[in-house]
Amino acid sequence: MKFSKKIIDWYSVNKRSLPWRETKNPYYIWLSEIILQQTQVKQGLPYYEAFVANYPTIFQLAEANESEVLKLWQGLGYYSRARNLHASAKYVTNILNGVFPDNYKDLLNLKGVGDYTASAIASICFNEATAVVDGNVYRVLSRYFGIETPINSSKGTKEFKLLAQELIDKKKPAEFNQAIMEFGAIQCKPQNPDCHVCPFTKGCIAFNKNKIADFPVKLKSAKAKKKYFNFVVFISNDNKTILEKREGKGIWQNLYQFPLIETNKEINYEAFKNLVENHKLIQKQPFELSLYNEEVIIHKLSHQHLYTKFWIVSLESKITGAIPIEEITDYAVPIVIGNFLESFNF
DNA sequence: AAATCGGGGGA
DNA sequence: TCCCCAGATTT
Repeated sequence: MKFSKKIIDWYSVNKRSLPWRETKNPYYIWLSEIILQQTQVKQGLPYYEAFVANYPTIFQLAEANESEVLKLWQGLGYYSRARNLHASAKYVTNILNGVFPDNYKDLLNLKGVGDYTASAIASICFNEATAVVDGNVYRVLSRYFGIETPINSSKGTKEFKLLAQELIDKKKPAEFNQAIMEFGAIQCKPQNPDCHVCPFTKGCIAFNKNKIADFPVKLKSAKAKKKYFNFVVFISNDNKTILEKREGKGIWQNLYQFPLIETNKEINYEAFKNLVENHKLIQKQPFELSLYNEEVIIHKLSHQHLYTKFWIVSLESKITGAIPIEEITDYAVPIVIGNFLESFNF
């Protein structure tokens, strides 16, 4: 039996029931695909429900403010996805007159839509036979065909896309693409795949060489760098605080944070007190300094480990430009700050 | 080609 | 600890 038929048969029996499988509306499929980039279904599901509820159509998403979209995205990470989602909604609404792109090539013009997402939308919504290659597909194909080319090399990218494109059922591209991803997600898993009930073991090179755990091959990535973040939580005598918008390049772009003082190593109470005395919002007026977390919080991102301290600075005066404490929850903040807000008693 | 961009969860 | 997740974009 052909690979494509076998995987589609498996899918018809084993597929999970998921909300985005009940529609072919390109807006909903696009939304789900962006949310699910580098994100497990379990983590992305509540966000999908929230976005559909808040923005039932792409026009409503286009009319929203970016700050509102980021607030809804808060906690999901990779925030450029949210910014690009919003920008593309405006693009489709205002430039394309509300007509969603209906083919692979045009879909690539949407910000945040690359080869994978364009292939997914084109196949699922418009029956275009273009193969998806996500983390699941890399794993399934590398194991079954015993391919040792690193999946995160440019050679690997081309090789796996070409192979997937040869395998795809050109009459059922939507089913094939979703089938191979679902198979990778719930059966041909990274750890402890369910080979004992797998219909592909007879032809699976990795299985027959007893080398399942050796696939896929991947180049090592650089180790995370350590950074030392000191958030300054001002509290004025009228119960207000300072939040700043993160501008520029790095992480958490356009999200809000307490004023940040980054140091090149962990800093103790006395040293930080000297530092903060010169802060523009202090100006030598009396203040009380306390450290919220005696144990440094290590917030781990893919490429950075943030050694984080929250310093509470209480003032006996008002602060210009400050916001009332109770309004903080209106702002999109990184989850490390969101966690602080939930546990700190202002 | 390599680095960057989050956060959660599993072993 | 390290690795992975319905990847895309920038450097």
